Amino acid sequence: MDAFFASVEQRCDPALRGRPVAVVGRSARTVVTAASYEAREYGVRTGMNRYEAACACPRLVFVEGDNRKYMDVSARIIRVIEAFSPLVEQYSIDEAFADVTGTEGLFGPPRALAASLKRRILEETGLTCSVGIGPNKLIAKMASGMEKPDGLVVVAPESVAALMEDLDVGELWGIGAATRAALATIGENGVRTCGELGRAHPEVLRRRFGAVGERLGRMGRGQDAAMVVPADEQAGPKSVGHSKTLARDLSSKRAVETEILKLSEKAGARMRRHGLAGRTVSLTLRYTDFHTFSRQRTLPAPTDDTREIASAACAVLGSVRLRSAVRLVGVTVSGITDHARQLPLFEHERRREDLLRAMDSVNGRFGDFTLTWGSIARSVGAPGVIPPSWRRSGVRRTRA
DNA sequence: TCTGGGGTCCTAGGACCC
DNA sequence: TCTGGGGTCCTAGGACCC
Repeated sequence: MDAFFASVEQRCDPALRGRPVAVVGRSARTVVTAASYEAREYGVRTGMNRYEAACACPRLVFVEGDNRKYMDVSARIIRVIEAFSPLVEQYSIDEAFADVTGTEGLFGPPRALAASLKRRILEETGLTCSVGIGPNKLIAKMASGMEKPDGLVVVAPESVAALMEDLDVGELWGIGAATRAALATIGENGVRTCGELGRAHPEVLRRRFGAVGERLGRMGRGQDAAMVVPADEQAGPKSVGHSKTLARDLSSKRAVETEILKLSEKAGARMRRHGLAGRTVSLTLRYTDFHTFSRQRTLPAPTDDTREIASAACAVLGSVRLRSAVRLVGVTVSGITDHARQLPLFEHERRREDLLRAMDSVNGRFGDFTLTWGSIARSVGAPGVIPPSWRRSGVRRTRA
């Protein structure tokens, strides 16, 4: 989609159309999560803080984002795409891949299919999107970005080589600033274009970049063997976590512990809702100077219990000497296992599960933190999450 | 009135085991 | 009389994506 959150807001509120709009979060320390094309003309970009964005564009209109709204629109768009192919992989809240191999009899050649798809999405949502068509996901993804907004680019297999030849390696999906800089130091002149990358010696790339290096050369040649994997064939999540940049930095461990309990409850509740449990609890801290680090602890058995998660994270906190005030706290549970959790054996375990179930049920009906732990009751505030909730069920399903 | 929040995959070193 | 070789699990950190 084009400037997705901002476009949704402009669609909902005609007064915003034609004006520079930045979608932001609720807290004071928020950043721009989407900028309308009018705002981009002034240099407003995703990731800027409010102050930077306002400096770039004094007339900028800030709109508080509404994740639920974006997820609803996203789900409607995916349903439209699924009418064109059974093989649709939602990649993010506003992107999807569709394998349209063999649909020509129904929808005509790819360009015609893409035109129909764009029209249907516009009818359904009032929003424009940009479609890229290529022989694989890598090329299709790049093609989709070449004519934004409202683009439609078809890259035929025979034109891939010419397209890649002078393209900056940084344009490739999967090559970021670090890899781009490292590539520039290879050989005498450095590797800067996809053409050069495609001709680089595979062994040099492998030695320098390891597993990634084994794919780099093929990426430079525009080759990609990845399949389009629909949601019902995808593996379940490997970690579930929450983090929070605090309204103001905290210096005391007691105050950080309160945040840990809140984050643990959010992570635990989400895991319980989806029948997940994990063994490794990690605590992430970010200091005032932005130095960020994490420490983790692996438990004997998987858990989805708020208190077990929180006590593990607090134990980790206990082993850290705080070097300065803390601006961000994060709690993540990983090591998530597929098999169902062991049934409670003892009476106290049953009672604990009953309690959590009752709390989840109340909170599911009346909102997060309606019923919660006394130690965090006075300091709630729990906006909904985006990823991976754009997966319609909140997590990916596995085919049984 | 300085810089969000959700993830994935990979690496390297150490502990531990046979 | 000083150092093999296979493996797994755990931890911390980095790169990358939207």
